[in-house]
Amino acid sequence: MIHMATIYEVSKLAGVSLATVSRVMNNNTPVRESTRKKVLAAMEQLGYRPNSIAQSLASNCSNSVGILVSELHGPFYGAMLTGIEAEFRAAGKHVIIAAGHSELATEQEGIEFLQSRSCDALILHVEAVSDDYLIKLAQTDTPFVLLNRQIPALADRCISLNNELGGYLATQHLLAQGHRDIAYIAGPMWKTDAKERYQGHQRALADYQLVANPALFFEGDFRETGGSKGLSAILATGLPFTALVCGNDEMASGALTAARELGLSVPDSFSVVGFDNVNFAYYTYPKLSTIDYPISAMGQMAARWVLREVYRSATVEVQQLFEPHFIPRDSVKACSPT
Amino acid sequence: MIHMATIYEVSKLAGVSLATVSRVMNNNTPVRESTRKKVLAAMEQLGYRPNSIAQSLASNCSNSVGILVSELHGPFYGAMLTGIEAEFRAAGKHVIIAAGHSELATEQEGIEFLQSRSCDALILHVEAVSDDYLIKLAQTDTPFVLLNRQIPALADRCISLNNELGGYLATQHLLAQGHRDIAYIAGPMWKTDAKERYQGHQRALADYQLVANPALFFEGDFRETGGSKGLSAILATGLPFTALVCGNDEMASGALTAARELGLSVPDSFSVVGFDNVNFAYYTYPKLSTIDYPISAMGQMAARWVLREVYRSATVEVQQLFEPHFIPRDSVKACSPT
DNA sequence: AGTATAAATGTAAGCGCTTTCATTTATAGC
DNA sequence: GCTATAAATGAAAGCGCTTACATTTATACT
Repeated sequence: MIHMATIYEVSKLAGVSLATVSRVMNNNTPVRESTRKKVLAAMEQLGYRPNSIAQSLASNCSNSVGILVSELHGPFYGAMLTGIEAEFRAAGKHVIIAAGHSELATEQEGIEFLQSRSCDALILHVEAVSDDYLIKLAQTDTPFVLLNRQIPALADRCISLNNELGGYLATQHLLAQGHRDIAYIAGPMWKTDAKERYQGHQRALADYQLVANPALFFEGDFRETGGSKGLSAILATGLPFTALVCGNDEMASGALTAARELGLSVPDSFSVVGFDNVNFAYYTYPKLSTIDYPISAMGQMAARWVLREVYRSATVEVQQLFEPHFIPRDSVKACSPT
Repeated sequence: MIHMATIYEVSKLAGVSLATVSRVMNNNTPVRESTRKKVLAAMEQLGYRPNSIAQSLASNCSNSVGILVSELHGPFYGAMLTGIEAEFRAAGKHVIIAAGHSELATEQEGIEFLQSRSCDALILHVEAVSDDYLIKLAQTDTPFVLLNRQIPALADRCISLNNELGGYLATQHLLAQGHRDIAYIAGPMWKTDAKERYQGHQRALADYQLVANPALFFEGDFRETGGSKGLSAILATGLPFTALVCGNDEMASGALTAARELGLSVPDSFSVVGFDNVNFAYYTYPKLSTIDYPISAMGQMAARWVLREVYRSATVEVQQLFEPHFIPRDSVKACSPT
């Protein structure tokens, strides 16, 4: 065990008080230049490294932020963590992670676990805990910001995607390519995401004086099986359609596989658009046209919220609603409007 | 700011000393049952939550572990983090993350950043820093374990995959399916991974008294482009082959795309095997047969190493070399040996 | 009851740093 | 040179907890 120099040793070597060493280190009070140089030289000679735990205790600021996400794997969460970590790293704050697995008990426990570390703030991507729980949490002494969760009572601390616009863009692209009979496989309609994406789909149709045909609608589960079942159900109606919008990429992938198994060729038989631009969307055959979701930027913005609200360091405006954009790939082909 | 009760307030309410409250809290010294009950009741009444920063300073143990990975996104790192976080969460240790981006300066800075947090240990997945740097780091007071890095001088703290066996399994599967002319697209041969995987390939061939044909070998870059260029180069030789092994899934994906663009059908024209089982491998067309890499279990094992070596808490044997296994999907088809 | 020993508890110092208030030093103006 | 003021620095207390050693209490044995 190599001995770590303390602030006391630096002060003795530099011939100044502890307080002056602290002032030099934190650069928060004027120090005469000649004194500063003596202190810095002593620090360098001793290889001094401040004990951040002692700093945290004395200053009542841990310089760390807890992040609770549903999972640590998957393109969504990877991008989120990347955005968050990079922003905090640049600001010298440490990021502590925990996974909530979208389970009520695990999420709550995870929040408490992070609180127990005296994190200065939390960034939460949680699904299972109730709005009430979060409203109560907002009354405790732990500041937090929510990612991809909308709670009106906590509006100033919610950062999310404009799902309605994403649904609109997905369908609008098909309409602009001449498609008029557009089938839709939705996520679970109790989920706000799924509902808003479908609303955007409806709005795009309305722009063309069209109405969604309920027979060309299937409520899926946001999983691959929802996509394959949805496509089978829609095909079973015997109704014509030239394009399919899926509420997320995983269901789109399921639909692609099902189509292939039924001897249907995408986009020749019908075009497909997904949502999320998860990384596998690029590897499907055909490569999937989809809606991109700037999750890394959203994570970054959550970090900025914390830097602004808790650390008072950011001066930049925090954007709370993010806009998706359309990623054209190979799964859409134009057709003549009927 | 809601007032947090301190250990002093608990001791007063319970009518015992600070030390006794600490003993009850840490359960590390016998305390009479009646005293314990008084203390626990006082804690509950006051909603007492220990200040972990103060605990860390007083005990010289931060109960946190730093993780430096190359990236925070991607299936590889997501699985690793998941394995690590779950193990530490169960043990009550906090996980602090940082990304090194495989850049020398960023990796070193990341290590120092984590050290500056007084982490009790580090788990490092680093590529750019030299063996010498890590050997010197091992002489400092920060214990660390390496994931997917082999340094003989630090053998007891390296956890990695048996790449040679993975390469063997990939090729052995094809040989067992009757393939004899097997092309190989390798990763960069200065990388240990790439070299060992190719060695496994050679060993599998040797089992069948075969020798790898250098004309059916291409050194790629572990990226998609390496796969497509590799296939083109191999096809350009005009030599017959019935199967292709790629050193990783991304190159395999590139080869699949290139084959399709050349009007070649996999596995009808030739079979393909990848390596890594990244999540997109399931979404290619055809679904890719590949070598699975138990990265989550490896992360978990790294965590166990830390728990055993630093916290003295794990009694389980730590496994350092992990074995891959073969994942059969749709990209391989049997053929008659020539 | 007395003695020896074990168990339980208390006292005090300290972990390494921050920050408030007191003191000293430097500077400007007359 | 003297005075007033600003700048710089030091002394001391404290952040909330741990733990070693001292002291007290309880238990077992005679």
